[in-house]
Amino acid sequence: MKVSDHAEKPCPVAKATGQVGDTWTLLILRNALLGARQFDDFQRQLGLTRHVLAQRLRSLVEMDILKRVPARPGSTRMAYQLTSKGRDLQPVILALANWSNKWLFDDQPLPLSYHHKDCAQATQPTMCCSECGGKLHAGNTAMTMGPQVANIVDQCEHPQDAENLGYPVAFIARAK
Amino acid sequence: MKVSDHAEKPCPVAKATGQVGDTWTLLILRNALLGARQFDDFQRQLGLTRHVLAQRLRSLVEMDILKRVPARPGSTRMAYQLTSKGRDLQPVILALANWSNKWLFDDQPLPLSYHHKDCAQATQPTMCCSECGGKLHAGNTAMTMGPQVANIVDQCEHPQDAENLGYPVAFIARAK
DNA sequence: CGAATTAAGTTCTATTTTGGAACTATAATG
DNA sequence: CATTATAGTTCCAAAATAGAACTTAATTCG
Repeated sequence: MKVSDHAEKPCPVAKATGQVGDTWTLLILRNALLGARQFDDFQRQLGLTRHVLAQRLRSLVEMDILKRVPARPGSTRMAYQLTSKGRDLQPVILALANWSNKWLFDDQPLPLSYHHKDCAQATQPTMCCSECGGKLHAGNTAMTMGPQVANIVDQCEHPQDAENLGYPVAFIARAK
Repeated sequence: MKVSDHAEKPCPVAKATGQVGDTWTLLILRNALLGARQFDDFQRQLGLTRHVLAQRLRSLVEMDILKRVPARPGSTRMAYQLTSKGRDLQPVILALANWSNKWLFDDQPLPLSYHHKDCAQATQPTMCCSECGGKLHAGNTAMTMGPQVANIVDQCEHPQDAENLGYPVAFIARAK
């Protein structure tokens, strides 16, 4: 099975990795969030081959994560602009950066960190519950399966048959 | 330049993508977070080739994201267990899933969603400031560069020379 | 106990994807 | 008007992935 086949599975993570889950794409998005706009900006900064860059930008535009617009009004030179959908990926980059700062630098000083403009402090981005505001972590957050996934699971004689969903279902509860 | 060269750049995102930023790795971690433990579990669920799986698991163990332990006490059959460093990647998966649920399913019912055990409600994981608790988004969150990156930037005659950092520095402020 | 099955990889080849470099065509600049 | 910038495309060699078969040892089950 190809990794791209997972984009068709009934799982938000699989679908998301199908769109943005490769390394170049994440780095392209990082640079877009930091202000990169034109083809050659991305190319010089990332040093990836123009061929692969063109391919990635094309698919990001197709997925409506970037928009291809004139670099300046009336020009035919192009710029790539994040859409709302694209800007909404910032938390993914934030989560990666935060994990990295916590675990990958040992005692070294951090090259980059985050700053919250509203409170003017250095911040460590933390996942919180939209409903109660409490902190989320692996211990207090569970996935729940919707009705159609529950149906698929119910129709399997052997629990293993449900594995063509791509993920283990044994510990996933049903949403009410 | 190879994508793996970015892991050496002074950027947390680049370093993180070097460790976990490819699609199979993210899917492996998703399944580990959902309870997958043994080699053949991952292989059957994900359908990736055993060769690639072995390679990815090996490097996840090397990076101390997974730990290779006996599947049951005294056995030589192996299981892969998330370490604290590994469990701490849950927010990354959470962020991807949340973005996906918001943008990739249009009006379709969601196959999987998140539930916060502490408040017993369906939740949309949201990035918040560790200091003031306010919501973080692309508009109110900035990266700041530490002293060593600032030095590199200062020593460049032309702003473009700083681009071998891998990312654009024009809009990044200095940390105080 | 012994045969069949499970588990955790490794090895092989064909196909696909990258990386590196050069090339093209048009647009902007001095 | 000549030079340089921009946004790609094209070509080839090198690397990674997909698919299948193979190995070796450990469990399970009759």
